[in-house]
Amino acid sequence: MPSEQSVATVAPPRPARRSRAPRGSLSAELIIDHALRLMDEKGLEAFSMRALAEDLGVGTMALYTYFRGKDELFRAARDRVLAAYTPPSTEGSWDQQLRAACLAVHDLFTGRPAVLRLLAESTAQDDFVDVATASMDRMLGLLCEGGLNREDAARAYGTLSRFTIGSALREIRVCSRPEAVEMFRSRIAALPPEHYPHLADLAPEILATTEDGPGQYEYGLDLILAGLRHLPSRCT
Amino acid sequence: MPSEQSVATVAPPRPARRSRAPRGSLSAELIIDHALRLMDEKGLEAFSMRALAEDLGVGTMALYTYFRGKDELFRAARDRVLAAYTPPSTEGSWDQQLRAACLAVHDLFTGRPAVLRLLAESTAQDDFVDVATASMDRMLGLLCEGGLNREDAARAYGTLSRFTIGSALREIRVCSRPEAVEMFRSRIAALPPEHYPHLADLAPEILATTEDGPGQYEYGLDLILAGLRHLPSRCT
DNA sequence: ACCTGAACACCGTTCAAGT
DNA sequence: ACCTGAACACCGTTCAAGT
Repeated sequence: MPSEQSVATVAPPRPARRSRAPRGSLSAELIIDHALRLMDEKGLEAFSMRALAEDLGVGTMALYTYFRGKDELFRAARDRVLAAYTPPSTEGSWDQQLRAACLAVHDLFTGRPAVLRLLAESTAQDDFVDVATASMDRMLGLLCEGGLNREDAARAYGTLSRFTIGSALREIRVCSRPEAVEMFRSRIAALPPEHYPHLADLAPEILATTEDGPGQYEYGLDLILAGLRHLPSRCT
Repeated sequence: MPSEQSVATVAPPRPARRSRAPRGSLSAELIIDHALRLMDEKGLEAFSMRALAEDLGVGTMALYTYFRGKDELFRAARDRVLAAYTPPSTEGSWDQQLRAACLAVHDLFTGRPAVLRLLAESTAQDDFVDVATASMDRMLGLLCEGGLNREDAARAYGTLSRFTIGSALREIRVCSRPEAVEMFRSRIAALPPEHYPHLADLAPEILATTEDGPGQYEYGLDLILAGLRHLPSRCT
C-alpha cells in the first residue's frame, strides 16, 4: 500500500520549501518592521507586497489579513515613524532650541529616506497632520515664546517645515549619493560658460555646498532664523 | 461577389479600429507633448506607456522607436520643460529681481505638477543640473550683485532652491487640493488639545496659511531675503 | 526606418478554499 | 481567524515579424 508521498507524481516546482506558516507568526507590527527595513535597504521602488511576504516567509495574501492593501501599509509605516518621534529636549534661548528642533527633524528624515519619500510622494488625499505632530507643537510654542504673533508663528513654521523637507529630499537624492554628485559635477562642467557665466564662475562653490548636505541645511536654517529675529512684529 | 468585409469571419475583438499608423505620424516631440498633457491631466500614477500609446493612436511599441524606455521619456519631458524655461526679465533692485526670479520658478512648478514630481521623485542617478539652468545662472548673478561673496552666493542659491521646491511640492499635494485641505483640517481638529496645546491654539492660523499656498511661499521667501540682507559678509 | 502583436516577467488585488 | 494558491487585470519591455 503506497503512501501518498511515495507516488511518483510530477510535482510543480515549488519556489521555496515552506509549509503553512504557524498561526501566530504574523502581526501588524512585525509586518511594518520588515517593511521599513526593506524599504530603506533596497529602496522604495524595489519594494513590493510579494517581496515583503517572501522576506517574512509567508504567502503574499497573508499580508492582506492585517492591511487592506499596499497604501494602508505605507500609511501605517509612515505614521508609526512620525508619531513615535519626540524631539530631543534642549537648552538655550528660544531660537537656539528652535534650531535644534529643526535639525532633529532634518536628521530624522535623512536617516529614514523611505519615510521621507512616502511623505513626499504619497498620492492619497489623506496626509499626516504635518511633519511630526510633537515636533510641530514644540516648534510653534518656541515661535510664540520668541515673541511672534499668531499669524507669524504659523507662517514661520510653514517656512521652516517646507525648507526642511526640501533640503532633506535633495540630500537623500543627491548630496548623500556620490554617483549623483558626480553626475551633477559633469553636467555643470558640460554647460557652455558663455551662456551661463555666473554658474560657470561659481561652479567650485556650488559643488562644495552640494557635497555638504547638512552644512547647507544649517546655513539656510540660520538664514531663516535671522529673518525671524528681524521680523517687525516681534516685540521681545 | 462578396467584398472582404462582408465575409462572416469571426473576428477577434479589436479594441480600437486602428489600421497601421501612417509612416511619419510620430515624432519625439509629439510624444513628449502628449506625455506632458496626459501626466498633468490624469496624474502621474495614471500615466503608462500603454495609455500614452493609445492616446496617440499607435501601438505601444511604436514609442520604443523614439525612446529607450519610460525613464528616458520622463527625462526628455522634464528636460524639455526646464531647458526651455527662461525667467522673465524684471526691474528693480537686486533683491526685488531675485524675488521675482524665485516666484517665477515657483509658478513654473505649481503650474506643471507632473514635472515637479518627476524632478522630485526621479530615481535615476542622472539629475538635471538643478531647477532650471537659466534661472539658476540668473539668480547666482543677482546674489553676487547684491554683494554676497562666492560661498554665500552658492549657499544662498541652495537655500532658495530647496525652499522653493519644498513649497511647490506642498502646494501641489495639499494647498491646491480642497479635499486634502479638508483632511488636514479634520486631522488637526481630532488631536487631543492637552497634548498639543500650541497646535490646538494656533489651528485657525495654521489652516489659513495652508489654504493660501502662494502667500505662504512669499512669506518664507521674504524671510530668507531678509536674512540675506543682514548677512555679515555683505559689503554693499 | 518605422510600426506591429505576441510573449515574458513582473505588479496589486479578488476570490474561493483550506485549517 | 488566519493563511493559502490560482486567477485577473494591469505594468514595462524583449523579440521576431511585418511594411
